[in-house]
Amino acid sequence: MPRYESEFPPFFVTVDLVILTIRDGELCVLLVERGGEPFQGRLALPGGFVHIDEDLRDAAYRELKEEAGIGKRHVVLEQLGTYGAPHRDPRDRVVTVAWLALGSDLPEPRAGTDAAAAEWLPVDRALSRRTRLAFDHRQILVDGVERARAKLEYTGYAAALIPQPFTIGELHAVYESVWGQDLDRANFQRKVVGLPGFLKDTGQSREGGKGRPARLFTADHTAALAPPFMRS
Amino acid sequence: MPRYESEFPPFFVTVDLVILTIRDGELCVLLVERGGEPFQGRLALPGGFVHIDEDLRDAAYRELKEEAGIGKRHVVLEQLGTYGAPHRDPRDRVVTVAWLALGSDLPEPRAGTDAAAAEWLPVDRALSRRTRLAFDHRQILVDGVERARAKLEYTGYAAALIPQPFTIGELHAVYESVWGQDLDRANFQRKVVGLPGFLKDTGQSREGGKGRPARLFTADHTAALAPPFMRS
DNA sequence: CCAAAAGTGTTGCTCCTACACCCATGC
DNA sequence: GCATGGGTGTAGGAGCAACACTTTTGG
Repeated sequence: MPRYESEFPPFFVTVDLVILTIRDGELCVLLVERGGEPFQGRLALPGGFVHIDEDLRDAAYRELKEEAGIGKRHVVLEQLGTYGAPHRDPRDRVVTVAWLALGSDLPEPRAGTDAAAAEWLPVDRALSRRTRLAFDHRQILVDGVERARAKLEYTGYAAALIPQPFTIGELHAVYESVWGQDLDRANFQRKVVGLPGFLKDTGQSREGGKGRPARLFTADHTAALAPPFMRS
Repeated sequence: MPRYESEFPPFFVTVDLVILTIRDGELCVLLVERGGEPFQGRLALPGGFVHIDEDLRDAAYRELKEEAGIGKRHVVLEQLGTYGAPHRDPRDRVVTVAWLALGSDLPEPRAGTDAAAAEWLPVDRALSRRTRLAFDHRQILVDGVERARAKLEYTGYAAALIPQPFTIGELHAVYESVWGQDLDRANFQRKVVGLPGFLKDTGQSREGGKGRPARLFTADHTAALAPPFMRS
């Protein structure tokens, strides 16, 4: 029998996911339309209740699979923060642990999900005035995007946003999409290949495109980038 | 009546605090001795249950006051992460939101606290093999210290660890204590005064010590440091 | 005077920026 | 050949590490 129950209040604990990927050169987030109250009909981050014997990270992976059809091998997952304002859910006391997931080549939302209506939305649009998200999900999304932007500076996270192997040009496009800013192509090339422990040359090339074939690399997205890339 | 109760399990939610300060030139953390089960007699991070109508940050501030006698104006508080492995508390399902607090001139633990035995322990000692902390608090402490170290690189957090106003020498000592590494005094001086928007010269000097009097500065600990300080 | 701590100068090197330029492919 | 994207060269400058030096106080 729980020892604390008489004395302390029970909470509901959920996980919510900020799932980011690049589609058509734009940074996009997966949103689902809520089928029930509260906030019925509004767009929300995918997520759900944590099970009683489940680790928080496992709950995030489970929701990733259930709501988005994405397996754990296709994303990098990191804890973003926990949101627990007393009335963030108008009906109960719900504390949510938000997670940031970065992936590439993620499936069109549909296969075997609860959420009937799920869609990839460019983050600019998801954060525009006209889009009203459920709960405090706008804030969570803002925090997630900012975290992703910051992490590109000093980790190899960008590599999680494109299928491997990739060309330097593709990696360059990821940085420009996420940061929304132009970066000198030539200097980018030198800098990124010179970073110790980040890229691994496969020896292959991408044939068949326009122009000179590009070398293909794989990358370790857990690598620390030193010195960091700067946005400015 | 809660809508979700029949369907989803209740959790207990706590906050735990990694409170860091500099004492005698060493980075120290506040630990309390547990008075009851579980883990009776072991050292633990201060913390406690979140109230039913309380924001998570407010709960952290309340525990800071109750367990350590520290008011919110004396620290900088930021969310560190949430820990919720199923059996981290052997008796109930408890999810804890950990917070990192940095302060200066913090009181000796005693005044009006529940925790009879609280003490400042150098971080090195708190993380040594011989010290066994309750729950998963060792991991939380490790994460907190690493976060603090990282944040000194690109924010003005160091200023939160010394009383204001302070001299460059004192700030220098903070960096060396937290990073456990020597930094060239002369280069430190130039770099830190040159960072835009970080230090503000008060026009005063610290008299009465040995050697030439040092200028006194105040700082904005929320400042972003660009370019960042590097540890290497 | 000397010791001690604050603060400045200087030098050589590294890295970055802003280009210009060459390379390898498809058509 | 030309267009297109990949990749390298280079000159100038900004910033940094290392260390010598000067300044201002107390005794």
